[in-house]
This record gives sequence, structure tokens and C-alpha cells, in this order.
Amino acid sequence: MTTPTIDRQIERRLADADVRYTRGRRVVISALAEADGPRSAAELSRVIGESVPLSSLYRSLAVLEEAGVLAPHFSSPGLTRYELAEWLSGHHHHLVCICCGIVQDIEVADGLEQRLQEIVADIAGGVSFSELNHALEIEGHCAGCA
Amino acid sequence: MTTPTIDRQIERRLADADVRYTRGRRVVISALAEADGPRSAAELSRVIGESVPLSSLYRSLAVLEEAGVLAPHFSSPGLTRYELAEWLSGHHHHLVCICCGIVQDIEVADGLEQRLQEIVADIAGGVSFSELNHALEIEGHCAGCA
DNA sequence: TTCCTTGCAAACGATTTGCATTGGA
DNA sequence: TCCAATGCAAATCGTTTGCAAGGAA
Repeated sequence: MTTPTIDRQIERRLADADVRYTRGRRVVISALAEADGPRSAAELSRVIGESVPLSSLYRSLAVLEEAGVLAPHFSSPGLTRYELAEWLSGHHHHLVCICCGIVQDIEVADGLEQRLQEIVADIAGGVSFSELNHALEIEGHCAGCA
Repeated sequence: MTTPTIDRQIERRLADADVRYTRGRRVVISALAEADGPRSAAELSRVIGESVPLSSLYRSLAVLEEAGVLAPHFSSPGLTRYELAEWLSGHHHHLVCICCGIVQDIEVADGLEQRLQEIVADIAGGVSFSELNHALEIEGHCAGCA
């Protein structure tokens, strides 16, 4: 379930972008808001059911990404997972299970995150590359696969 | 061009795995060794030319990954890039250009890398997740796209 | 000889798109 | 009303696989 707050932020962002917040798109957002990590079209479809056909699901994901509401994530061959953009969900990192492929969000305590920021800034500063964002992925076995 | 050292390590690894180090596979390895970041089958094919058909290229990539010589990398929708495994190329991180999608390796100075390791250990320690590896990706605009 | 490897073409799975229909501001 | 959004089916794209031919031990 999306929180009323997040939903209002999305409504406003989509209105600003002249994009309608339709039933199908609300269903997609709701499913992603309930997930604890990025989800692919197929994974979402499994949760959502027949009420949103795959082609519409893909179109919704594309539109919502374009509008900056969703962010794509790549960690498995041949498929894209999506999650709420960080301005909605907060900055976080990912645990990637090398066994089942599932990706789980982790929030990092402020102190650690700040140290991480410093390191990233140091690294990016040393090369001709303008840093916009950083992503730390930790690979291992999730609780289910251990 | 692969260095003689790396090439000898690969020969040995493949011999141990009962996998032949054929001409086609040498070409793939050589192209990846010359690249400064992970490359997709299509990107490799562009460099290699017609001498290795795509289906063979894909098979080589699969076999070499299976043997632990190559590691896959995911950062663009719908395609897999490969790079030499870290035991051959050394531990490193990636700069991902959000404009053209190209991925570039960066080595991180020992001091920074050690601080990074500590942070990752702290994070992984706080959740039920066994850490095997970590990957830091910095997203931004590469020199060409800036 | 005996497998492993290769090439070509067909098959696949994830995603995209054309087109006619529906729906929301 | 009127254009954006949807649904279906067909098309694309990256990748995989069946099968017959080639190559190395």
C-alpha cells in the first residue's frame, strides 16, 4: 500500500509532467511500494494479477521512469527491475542474492553513509567523471538461500 | 592484448576445468583484456569482426564465465557485459555513464578501498546476509558525454 | 576415433510497438 | 470533446539451442 504522503507526491509530480495517474499506474506503484526491493515486470505481474496486462505494465513502468517516479535497477541477466525513485523512498543500497537473484533494500545508518559519501567523492574526484549518484551493492546469500 | 602472465593463468584454469582454450576463446579474452571496462557481446563483436560469429561469441562468454575466467556485469537494460574476473584483473569498481551507458573500471587506492571494506562489513554485519563481494558503482557523465 | 567446439538457422524470453478502442480531464 | 492510455497481437532484440560439420587430443 502506498502511503498517502508518497501518493500525493506522485500525483503532483505526474500532474506537473502532464501524465495521468490512472488505475493501472496506481496498481503498479502500489505493488512497488509494498515490495522491499526492486521488482521486474514479471514479478509485479505475478503480484498484480490479470488486471494489468504485461504490455500495459511495461508501458506504465516506462512512463513512470520517464517522469522520475521510478528508477531502474539491473542485477540479473536480461531483465530490468524497478523501484520507487530515491526522492520518494529515501537513499538506500542493495543486497543482491547470488543464489536466487532477489534484491533487497538496505538503509545505511547516517554515520556509515556519510563515510561512504566521502569515499565516493574521493574516488570520483580523482578521475574525469562527474558523479551524480552512487550505488553500493553487496552480493551474498540471502536468509532464504543460506 | 593479453599479458603473457594473464594468458598463462587462464590456460591453467581452463586446463583444470577440462575446457579448451581455442582460437575463438583467445580472441574474446584478448578483446576483453584490451577493454578498460566490461563489454557486451555486441560491443565485442564490433571489435572482433566476423571471425567469430555471435552464437560462438555467446557460447565462449558462457563457458569462460562458467570456468570463472569472466564475470558478468549488469548496468544497461537487456544486455550483459563481461570482464575478466577479479582474480585476473584485480579488485576494482565501476564508473557508469548515465548518458551513453559505457562502463569504465576504476582502481581505488588501498587506503580508500580499506575504508570501503570496513563500511561494507559494518553494513553486512547488521543484516542476515552473508557478504561474498561488494560492488561500488558511481553514476555520472563520462568525459565524452560531459 | 572420440569428444569438444563451431556455424548456421530456428527458437526463446523479455520488452516494444502498431492499431483500433476506451477512458479521463 | 479529444488526446492520452489501454489491450491485443505482431514485431524486435538480445540471447540460447538443435543439429550437422570441423578440429584437437
